[in-house]
Amino acid sequence: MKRTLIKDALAAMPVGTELTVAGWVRTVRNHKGTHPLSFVNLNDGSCLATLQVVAPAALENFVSEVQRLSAGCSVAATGRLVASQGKGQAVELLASRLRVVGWADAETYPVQQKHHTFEFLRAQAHLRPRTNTFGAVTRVRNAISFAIHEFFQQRGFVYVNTPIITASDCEGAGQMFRVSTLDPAKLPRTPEGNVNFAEDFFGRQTYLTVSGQLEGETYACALGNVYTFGPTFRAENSNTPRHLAEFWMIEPEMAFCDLAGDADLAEEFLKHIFTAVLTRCREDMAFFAEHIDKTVIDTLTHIAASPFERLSYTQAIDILTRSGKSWEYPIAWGGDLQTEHERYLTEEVFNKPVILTDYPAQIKPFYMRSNDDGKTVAAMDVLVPKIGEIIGGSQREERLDVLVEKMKNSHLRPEDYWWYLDLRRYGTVEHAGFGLGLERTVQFATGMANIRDVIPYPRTPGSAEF
RNA sequence: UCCCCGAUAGCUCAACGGUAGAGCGAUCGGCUGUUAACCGAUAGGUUCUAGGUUCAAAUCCUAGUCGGGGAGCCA
Repeated sequence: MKRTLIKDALAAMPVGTELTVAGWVRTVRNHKGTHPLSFVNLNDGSCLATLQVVAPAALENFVSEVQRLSAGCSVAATGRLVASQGKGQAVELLASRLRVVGWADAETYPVQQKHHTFEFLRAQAHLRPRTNTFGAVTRVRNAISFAIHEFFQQRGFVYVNTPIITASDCEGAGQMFRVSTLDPAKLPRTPEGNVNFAEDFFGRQTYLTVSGQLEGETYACALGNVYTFGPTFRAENSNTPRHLAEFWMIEPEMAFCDLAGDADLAEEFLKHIFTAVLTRCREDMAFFAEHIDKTVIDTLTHIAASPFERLSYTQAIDILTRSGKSWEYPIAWGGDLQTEHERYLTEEVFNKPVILTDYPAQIKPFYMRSNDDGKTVAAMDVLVPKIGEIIGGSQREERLDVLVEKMKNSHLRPEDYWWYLDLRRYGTVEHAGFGLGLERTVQFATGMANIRDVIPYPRTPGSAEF
């Protein structure tokens, strides 16, 4: 079957064109009686809009099939594009043939011709892409993914696939999922009674990666500028609208680059993504602005046009201290900024993305480069309104002796990271990078309130259906 | 993991100690072009689970399960 995408039919085809479209029925309006006629709105996922198929009584299967159609049925319709007699659409398809490809029992099909809550649709995750919202989210997510590759490829960055299974049990970020083929009912034991992981698949303990950064650094220190784009796993028991146990992360890493260059790239990067969404997903973005969050288009436009605010952690503490606001968590130099502090800065003080830099060393991981003041490290967080931290990055510690010292202070064994330290032994260079959460970016771009609704099959504590 | 809130028809909700209701959806019928169509009728519920209080529990109490929001952790 040669089919025309509904997107193309609506955008480019002149009235009179003969074509075939195929998709899933969204709504049906039947007229029975003496002058029967059916209106079938079809969606094929190529765009948000549906194509109205007008089915005249002359169709040979009109009574036997067409008038029995309901939401969810798949059909292929052949006919001529005509100017619509009704309001609500410029053109419609006057069907000369309407083939029912697959029925959907109206009594049991879960996606009704009505509004559903996102909570309900999460339990129908296999069918929710057939709704307006999830179709739009999926197309925007796709556009963002493409824009990410485009941004890096245009700048000569090399796409690197870092391992998903890792043996480093402490990459400095969160709890990890164990990967094992051992039979939990018959665990092999060492003479001391511990589990003998030497008998496991890899001959040692292994986990799902929480970050490709360390491996990314090794390729940056050879290829120059690289980026990763892959799944990431965190076994934290986080139950919030901003956390997933499995999510996608983008991690660029640049050799011969300091923290300022890192921040420059992060800002350019986000602007590229949001500009791409605004120009390439107009229909879907208009939908989000109308039904999900009235401010999304204005917000993205504003971000794409204005420079990000940059200030140090120390300056931020100063602003927060002098704000005169009463905080649930007290402000003190050396402590982590709380959600309320970050939101105040990005939403109320500056009302745009804020890049915070140079955090106290004690609240940041070992690999971040120590500043000359002896108290802070070359870290940066990019904060955006509503979501909070969307990017976290740093300049990496490239001095061997300093790095070894920092590892020891973090109770890490340098010999476990021999290959990471080799980068500093042989031709070390200053380098920097950051991590961007794909789902948080999609959330921010669409205005969707819950991260579980911007990934096809969310994995969260206690939930891995589908 | 902590703190709140919730669970009643397929869906969204009402009933707040006295025999369980609406809208939408579904089914059947009607309607000369509709727009989540409209009009009429019909069907549909061990009120999340297990205990308890009471003459009487959807309603009050206890525990659990699941869901949502906030916090922490972070992307």
